[in-house]
This record gives sequence, C-alpha cells and structure tokens, in this order.
Amino acid sequence: MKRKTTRVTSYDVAKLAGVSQPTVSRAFTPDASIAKDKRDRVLAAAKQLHYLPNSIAASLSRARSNIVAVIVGDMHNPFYSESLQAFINRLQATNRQVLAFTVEDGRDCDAVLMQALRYHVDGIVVTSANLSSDLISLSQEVGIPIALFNRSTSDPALTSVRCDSVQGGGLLAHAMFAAGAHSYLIVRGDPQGSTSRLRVKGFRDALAALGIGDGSITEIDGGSSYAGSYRAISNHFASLSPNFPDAVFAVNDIMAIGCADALRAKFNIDIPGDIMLAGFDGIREGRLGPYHLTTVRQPIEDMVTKTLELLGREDNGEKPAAQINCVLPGIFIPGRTVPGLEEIAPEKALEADIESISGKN
Amino acid sequence: MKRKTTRVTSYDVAKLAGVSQPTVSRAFTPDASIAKDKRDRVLAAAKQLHYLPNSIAASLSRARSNIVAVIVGDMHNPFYSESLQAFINRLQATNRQVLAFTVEDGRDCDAVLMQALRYHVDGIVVTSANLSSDLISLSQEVGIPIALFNRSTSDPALTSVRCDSVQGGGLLAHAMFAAGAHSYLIVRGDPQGSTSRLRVKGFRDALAALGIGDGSITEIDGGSSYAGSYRAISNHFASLSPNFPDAVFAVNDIMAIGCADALRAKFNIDIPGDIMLAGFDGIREGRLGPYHLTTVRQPIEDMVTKTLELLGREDNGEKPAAQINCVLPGIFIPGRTVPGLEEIAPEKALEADIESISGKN
DNA sequence: TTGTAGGCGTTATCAA
DNA sequence: TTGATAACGCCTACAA
Repeated sequence: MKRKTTRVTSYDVAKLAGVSQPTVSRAFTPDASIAKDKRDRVLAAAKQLHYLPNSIAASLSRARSNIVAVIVGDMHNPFYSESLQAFINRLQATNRQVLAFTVEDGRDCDAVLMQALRYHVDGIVVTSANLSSDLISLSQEVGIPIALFNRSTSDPALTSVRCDSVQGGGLLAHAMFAAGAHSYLIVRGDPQGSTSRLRVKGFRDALAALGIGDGSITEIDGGSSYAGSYRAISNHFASLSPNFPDAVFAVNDIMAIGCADALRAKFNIDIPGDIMLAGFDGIREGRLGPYHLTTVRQPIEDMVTKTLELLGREDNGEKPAAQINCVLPGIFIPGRTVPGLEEIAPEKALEADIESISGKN
Repeated sequence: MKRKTTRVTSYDVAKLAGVSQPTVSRAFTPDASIAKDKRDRVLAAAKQLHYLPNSIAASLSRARSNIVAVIVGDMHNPFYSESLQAFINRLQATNRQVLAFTVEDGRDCDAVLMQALRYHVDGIVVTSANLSSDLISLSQEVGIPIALFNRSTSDPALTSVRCDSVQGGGLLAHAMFAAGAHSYLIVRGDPQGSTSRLRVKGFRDALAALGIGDGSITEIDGGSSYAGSYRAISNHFASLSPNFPDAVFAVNDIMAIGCADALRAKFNIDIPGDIMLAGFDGIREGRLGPYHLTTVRQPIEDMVTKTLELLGREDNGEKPAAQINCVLPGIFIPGRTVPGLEEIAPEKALEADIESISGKN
C-alpha cells in the first residue's frame, strides 16, 4: 500500500545529508551523541528541505506528548483566564504545549476529560469543575495524573493546589473589623463549591473570635457571578429598605464588583463611606479605578508552579502514598473599599495598580 | 526489541472481543460499517479493559490531528481572552482541540508558530501578532493553513478575518457628532497595528464628512493598554489644563476604560456630562456599571465561524488563488457614555448588560 | 461486513 | 558515534 506522501520526513533529510534516518533524529535531540559535522550537515539539509520534526510521531514513539491539558471551568471569571494564561506561559517556556478546554458550569467535564485522556497528555489540570469518580479512576488506570487547581477535594486519590481560603477570609474579616464594621453581609458563591464555603468559614470564624455574633451577620446567595451578585444585592436591599450592613464580603472579586455596581447604581451608596466592601482572588479588574477593591490575592504564579511540579512528580511514577493537598497563603491587598487602608502606600498603590493592568490591541 | 507496554491498545480489546484489531477501530468510528453485535461486543470489552483510543496514534495515521493552534497575543486585553474562549467552545463542540499559545507583544511569534507547525495541527489562528514572511512561507510549504484574526495584512498569502474598523469608527463618530460634540480627542493604540490605524481613519473620515476639520481633532498615543491610556490622559490634560474636548474616542474598550478612570479620578470629570466617551470591541468589562461604554462590538462568534470555515477550506486543498480578507461589520452598542443614546432601550439595556457578564467560582 | 497487510514518522535498542 | 531494525498504536486499502 503506497501513500502519496507530501510531507518532508527525516528520511528525506537523511538521504540528502548522506546519513541514516536515526542520525537525523539525533541531530534534533539536544544531548544526543552525534558528531558535530554530521549534525551541521543534517541541519543544513533540513533547512534546505524545510523539514520540521513531527511532534505527533515523536509523541507516539516516546509515549509522551509534552502536552498538558488545562480544563477551565468559567472563562467569564477573569481569575480563570488569568490562570489559563499563567499555565500557557509557564508551559511554553519549558517547551510544552497546552491543550485548552472549557466546561460550562462544571457540568459535563467528563466528556472533556475523556478527550484529554485520549491525547495521552502528560497531565491534566482541572480548575473548578466537577469530575466523576469514574473518570478519576480511569485516569489513574491510564496513568495520567490529574491536579485540581483552586479547588479542594475530599477524594483521597486527587492532588490539589489552592489558596488558603480560610486564612484569606480571616484576613478580610480582621481588616473590616479593624475599620469599624459591626454588621456584615456575606454574598456567597456556588453552594456546591468548596471554595466559597471555606472563604465564608474563614470569614465567620475570624469574626466570631473578634466577638461578632451570628446575629450581626447575614448571608445571601450571590450566584457566583457578576450578574448573580448584582441581582442579589438589588433584591436584598429592595425588600428591607434601610437595613444596610457596615460591610459586605463577596466571596470573589467578580461578585464584589457586581455588588459595588449594584450598591452604587441602585441605592446610591458610597463605598466605603456608607458600606465597606471586600472580595477575593485579586483579579486585574478589581484594580480598576472605580473599585480599588480590598481583597486577598491568590498567588497564581506560585500555584501554577506547584501544580506543574506535582503533575511532573506523579508523571515520573512517584505516586504519593497519600493525597497531596497543597494550600498556599493568600496575599492581603489593601484597597479603597475598606477605609483606613490605602494610607499604607498612598501613591505607590495607585501606580502599581495601573501597571498591573494592560491590554494591547 | 520488546517494550514493556503498559497501556491498553486496540489489540488487547480485539483479543478479548474475539475480533480483529481494525474491527475495534471501526467500533469507535461513528459511520463505519460494522455489525451492531460486534460493535457492542467491542465496546463492552473496551470498557472492561478501560481502553481509550489513542488520538496521537490516530493523528499520525490519519495525517490529521484534529487540533487547531490558537496564538493569542495579549491576554491582558479581555477581547482576546473572550476570543480564545470562543474558539475553544466552537472547536470543542466539533470534537477538535485547541492548542493554545501566547506571545508577548507579538515579539517571538515565530518560535511559537514553529511549535504549532511541528504538531501538524490542522490550522493556525493568529490574533494580533507579527509573523515573519519566512514562517508564512514555511507554513505553506508544510501545508498548514494560517488565518489572522482581528488583523488585516498586506501579505497576499495570508487569510484574515476582522471586523470593519473603518465602518465601526464611522458609527462612533456619527453618534458623538449627533450628541453635539464639536472637539475630539483620539487616543490611539499600537502605531504598528493596522487595527488602530483603521479605526482612527474611519473615525476621522466620518468627522470630515460631517464638516469637522482637523483643527478640532487631537490625537495622542494611548499605548494600547489600560495603563497606557490612563497615563496618556493624565499627562495630556495636566499640561494644558482647561482645554478639554467634547468627546474622547479610544481605539479599544480597555483603553476607553482607562480613559474613563483617569478622567474621573484625576480631573473629576463627569461622563458624559462634561466629556463623552467611546471605545471599540464590545468587551464584557465595558458593560460594567460605572462605564456602560458606548462602543462597537466585534461580532466574535461570526468571526470565529468565518475563521474556522476559511481554515477548513484551505485544509481541504481549496487553496484560493487570491488572498481572502473577510471583513465583518461591527455592531453599534449604545451606552451611557454618549448622551441621548440609552433611551433606545432604557431598562432592557441594563438587564441585558448584567446578563452578559458572569463569573462563577 | 470482516480480516490481512502495510504504512504513518518518529524514538529506542542493540550491534558494529 | 553510527546504522539497521523494531516498536509506538492506529487507520487505510484491499481482498475475502
């Protein structure tokens, strides 16, 4: 069976360079043992023929694709697009590729995961999505490591990397308490998700330690999105008119931004004059002029580093006996939405904020 | 030579199911001719063995990877992360994968492109990045189609899909003129990029046709980013104090947002009371409460459709004789930053705005 | 509809 | 250091 092959292969290069095909392969392998003159001759021939090594074939032969799958749950939340970007940058720098997937609302993550497994990727990063335990065991069967990003898990088989939600929530509670808040409104996120729950827990625990009783704390559901929290705030205050809290804690920045917009537009509330506000994540949008959100930044770069390290470790067969749950501390970012904080770095903060936001065309 | 193979292959499944290996392959091929009972038997065996077809091997054999590379220039600009998301969603729906790359400032796009070519992807989408003509011809040599997204080109060999910058700029000029603006400030983007230049051209041409002379128009460089335009506005008005224009046109939304923040924070200017403002792109952030930016939305979905269609067409060997430059019209989005527009859809606009923004955790 | 045989383009093994 | 040869796991062509 003959195929009309149109692509240039290593055999073509070998013939032109007067060497064997494996020698061509060696010429393109960094630390291969090959005479310098042969390598030069091969590379010259390759350039002349416009030869490019076929990574797909290499992957098949090497049983290693140099591809990492990144499954992003909600690209609407800038935190996740920032995370995706971080993964792409980091992997690109080490000559690995990112196979990117999105999943709507953590729904049919399984189908997507299956795709990734079929490509025999070196590892899979899952951000905020729900995977079935079937798929988890399948991935282990196949030998492809999975790591959860920004998500904790009770499944002992899963590795995860996340920011310390409890500690972060506590930092924000302390800041608002120190600024004089007595009554609090918490705008929750996804009730299924561990992230929202832990942030709320950290916040409440800290308040309790400070002597703030449950009677001074109200919780509402913010639907985990800008629109959801905008509506939640609108509805909540529309019903019991003047009963405004001193402080609002939204479990993530995009929701906090929704709260800010709703409070200002619907109720003409000054932030932080009338009500102070805090979010969580440290997304770039939170640094925009109208917000200057007080928040806790997730250390994305460090989290990415750790995630890839854990994936690589498992990939080398160092299957840990126990589950690894890496929890990194969050970084408190003072903003203008809690009074008395900006003084920490009056002008520098603004400049830093501006620099941290970009956007070319 | 024996390899200690650990993975389950189609041969294992074939043996268990009592069929030949190609039959296993057929069982996993949607429209293959295979008896129903055999397919069932194969699928049962596959499930039992946790067999997953190896897409890498399939790609090699089929000379077709079902992978499309998407090279994103600037993930800091939400327009590009939205575009990337659109590509991922669309391709995922048709069982294709996205190999995602980023390029800093369109600099060493070539290295990244080379990576993509090596994976023998089915096509490459390039958004806002500069590629050398060497690489372009190489890709043609190799037979991998490239399409530019949101970028025009003079290179006759390149296919491109973009929004009509000239028409869009014109729409915004008309809107601001109709709202009573006599003097204009244009905040430019990347001077190298065609996008910024064409948007400015469309804007200026329309103004000229309306009788606004060059003397009433000032142009400054906004550095193509939030930070750049924030600084540009700050510097520009700091020097010649009270000489404020009636209207500001920033060539993209993220820059317009930077302008809005600077105008408000540094000069206490009311938008649109003192100065009206317009952007371009239609990013989600522009819909946030404090902005409600008047802008022209790029029809991302249609652009993605068109891009993939053109890539597919070339992939089927239908190499067009001439360059294809697809230009789709932009959609005028009335916002609150130009007076007298919101009346078009008073309450519905806001609701629509809220719905268009999400963000789960 | 099914099986046999060969090829996709590389890397790994082993002997020279 | 180099070359012959055998995998890698699948798909395609062809014959049965």
